[in-house]
Amino acid sequence: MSEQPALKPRKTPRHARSRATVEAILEAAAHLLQAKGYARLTTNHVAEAAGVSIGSLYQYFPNKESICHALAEQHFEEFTRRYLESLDSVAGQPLEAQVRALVRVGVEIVRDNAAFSGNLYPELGSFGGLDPVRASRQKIIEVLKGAIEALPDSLRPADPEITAYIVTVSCGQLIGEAAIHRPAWLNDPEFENQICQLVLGYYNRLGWT
Amino acid sequence: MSEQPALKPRKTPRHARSRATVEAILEAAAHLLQAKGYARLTTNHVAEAAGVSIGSLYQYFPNKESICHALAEQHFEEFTRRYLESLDSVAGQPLEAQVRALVRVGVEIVRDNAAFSGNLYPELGSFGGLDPVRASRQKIIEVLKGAIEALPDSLRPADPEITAYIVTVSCGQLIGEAAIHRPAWLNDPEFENQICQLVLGYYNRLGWT
Amino acid sequence: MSEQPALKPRKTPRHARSRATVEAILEAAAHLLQAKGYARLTTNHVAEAAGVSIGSLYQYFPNKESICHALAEQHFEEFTRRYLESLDSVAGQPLEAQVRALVRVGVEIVRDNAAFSGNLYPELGSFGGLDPVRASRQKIIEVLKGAIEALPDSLRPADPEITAYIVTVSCGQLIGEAAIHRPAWLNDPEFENQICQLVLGYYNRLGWT
Amino acid sequence: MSEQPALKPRKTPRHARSRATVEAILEAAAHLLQAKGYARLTTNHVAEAAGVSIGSLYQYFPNKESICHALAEQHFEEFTRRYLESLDSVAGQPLEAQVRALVRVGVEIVRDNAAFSGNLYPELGSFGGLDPVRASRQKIIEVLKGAIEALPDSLRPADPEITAYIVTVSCGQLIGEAAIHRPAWLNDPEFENQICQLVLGYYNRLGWT
DNA sequence: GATGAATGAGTTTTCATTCAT
DNA sequence: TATGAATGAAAACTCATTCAT
Repeated sequence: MSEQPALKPRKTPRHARSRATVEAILEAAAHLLQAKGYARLTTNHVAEAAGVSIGSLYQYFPNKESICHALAEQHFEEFTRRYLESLDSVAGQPLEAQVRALVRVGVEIVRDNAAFSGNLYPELGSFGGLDPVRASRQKIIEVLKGAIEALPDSLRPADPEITAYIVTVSCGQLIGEAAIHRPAWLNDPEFENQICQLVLGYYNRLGWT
Repeated sequence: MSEQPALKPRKTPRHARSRATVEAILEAAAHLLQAKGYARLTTNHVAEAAGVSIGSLYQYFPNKESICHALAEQHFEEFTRRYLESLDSVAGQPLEAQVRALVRVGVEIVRDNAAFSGNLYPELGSFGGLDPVRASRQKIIEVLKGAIEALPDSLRPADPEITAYIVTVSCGQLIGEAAIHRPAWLNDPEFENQICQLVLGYYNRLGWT
Repeated sequence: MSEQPALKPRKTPRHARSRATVEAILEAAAHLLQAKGYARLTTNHVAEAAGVSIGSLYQYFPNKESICHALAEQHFEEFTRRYLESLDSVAGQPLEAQVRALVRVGVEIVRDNAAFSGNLYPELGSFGGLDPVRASRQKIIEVLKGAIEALPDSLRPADPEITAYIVTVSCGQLIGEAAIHRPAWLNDPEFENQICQLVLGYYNRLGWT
Repeated sequence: MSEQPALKPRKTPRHARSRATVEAILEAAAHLLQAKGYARLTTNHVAEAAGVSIGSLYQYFPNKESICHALAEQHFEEFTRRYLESLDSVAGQPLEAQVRALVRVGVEIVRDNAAFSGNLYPELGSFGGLDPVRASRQKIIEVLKGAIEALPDSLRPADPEITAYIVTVSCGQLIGEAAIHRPAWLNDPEFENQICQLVLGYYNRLGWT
């Protein structure tokens, strides 16, 4: 019905010089996206802020949307990577310690990218930036689901995917939405604690201890 | 930063014909917003799809944003009204019954507005439309917070607002995101049940029974 | 393989005012096309020369090509109309008189549109303007073919379409190409006469007198 | 009107490798010219399709026009050479045999270059490419004109150039246009025959036998 | 109230061409 | 000689909004 504009980058830079160009474009775009929002963002602004000619920008990105999409992808890939690493590193610890560690990591990642998260998250819908969010969540859900499926029968819930989804989405959104509407809470231990209570209470109901 | 564009409709239609015009515009806008997203939505398209001249559209709405704002407001007022009514109606019932009833209502509301919720929700961020979303959640949070603050000292959590936020946001998002990415789950009793488990587990940790 | 840009006008003007706008655009385009050629023609120039805003231009034409296409269509429709009328009006006259009259009409039409023909014909290939040329020739070929098919067996050539094509294309091109490369010949009776000789000689070979 | 862009190739390639590069560029250009037309042809596309860097392309051609010009020149030089050779070789034969032989050669040349002739020909007008076309026709016209002028008074027509033009242009166009719009006719002996009839009829009117 | 033609500032986008490596 | 990154002037094109009818 409505033709989708391309989201993929046009060509992959080979030389170091061009990689720097792409980097500069993405950084400038991130900055401007926070400052003005997607609607007021223009490719000319981005190019200028990146210290790059408009032509160079269009060598690598077919349009405005694709720049922002690449930005979101970059951000959420980083997010996913850090989160999955943490998941790995807490293996073997007592359940409550695991939960507390992982909630902390989630808060930290968002806090580390506060500028990005706080101002960009509400813009994600405008440029297909939700795909990367979904991809990120999906990866985490898959890993959790795998872990849940490996549990002994007596501890395995009826539908492991639902359980993985519930934990991932609720924690993710509680933190993400706080970044937007309650940024102070990201530094409030009680906020972090209550998220842990939510997860731990759920685990209790599943018989996990 | 720059002057705020008007968000309020220009005039409230009195005659039936006018109300029909406004209705047609809002419906067309909802449809196009789902199909193309806010950025690709144009007032000319909306007018055409509504079978109304562009001039008439501007009789009732001062700008593009206000149309979408009205749309979001309409939707979330309905949503909030239904939810708060349900909150009222379950008062006095046992805790688990309350939780199950309210989760069910949440799922039903979203299911009833599947088209809107599923595709429109992610677009809301693009035009300050989050105000109505936030307003809706905020109202519910306030009511819950009030109820929590009325509890006896022994049952009152450290920060009633955090608790209210946690319950509202996690349930809201679990259902809202399912509407987009797992629509089938909206009819799966196990999905509903697991959300209840999440909330009930949390309440248990707070010492509520 | 390569997406064809739209050639059709966007919307048909309803009011007199807009019909005048479209007319002005076409006139300005014709003028500029002669003066600068298709490659150097820009929509902004056309709009300016037409005394119309660029936005108005894009209300009626989706792109540069479609303007020129409309122009060619207009021109060749006029051409075809005049030619077919003449074909009608010579019916019943002796063969040689018919040939002489029709060649004269062909020369006259081109001469009347000398500015257009001389400068525009070479540009026709650039913007799909050949479609109208072909459509025009095809219509004339069809009419001639019909007349030939109505002849008694003894006079009917093996393939009426080939015969119609040969007469139409050779005369059309002799005149059209002269307009470009030998404009003086359009006023030289001997040129006209030799074209008649070509046709009459051909008719003789077919046994027509 | 404005400064003429250079049309001559920058340097004549000496080494085999260079010649291969030039060849690849011309082939790619021919292909793209057919597929997209002159207006949509870009030097970057040509270079890419030729498997050559854009820098290399500009080593051999000063601009876009020169590529197409070289292309047209190449084609029409070959065309003219073959045709003039044939003209030579039929000298002394009876008139009808000459005509039949020459028409056949014309059809064969076009058929051998069907891809080029059929799709490229109409594009030639766009970039001054008509110069080579015209040059080719002009050369043939000159040769014919010379032969006609050598005729005894009684057989010499009023204006030898008109006669040469009439024969050359009509035959050329009948075959060229068939290549585009009626390709099947290029293999139809009746089509060839009718062209011969046209020419022979004309010759008859001139008193040639 | 309704209409739809007109506007034009502002954006997006292209592509021939250069030039450092 | 070859490469391909970079350039930026110059187009193309959009769309919210106004206003005469």
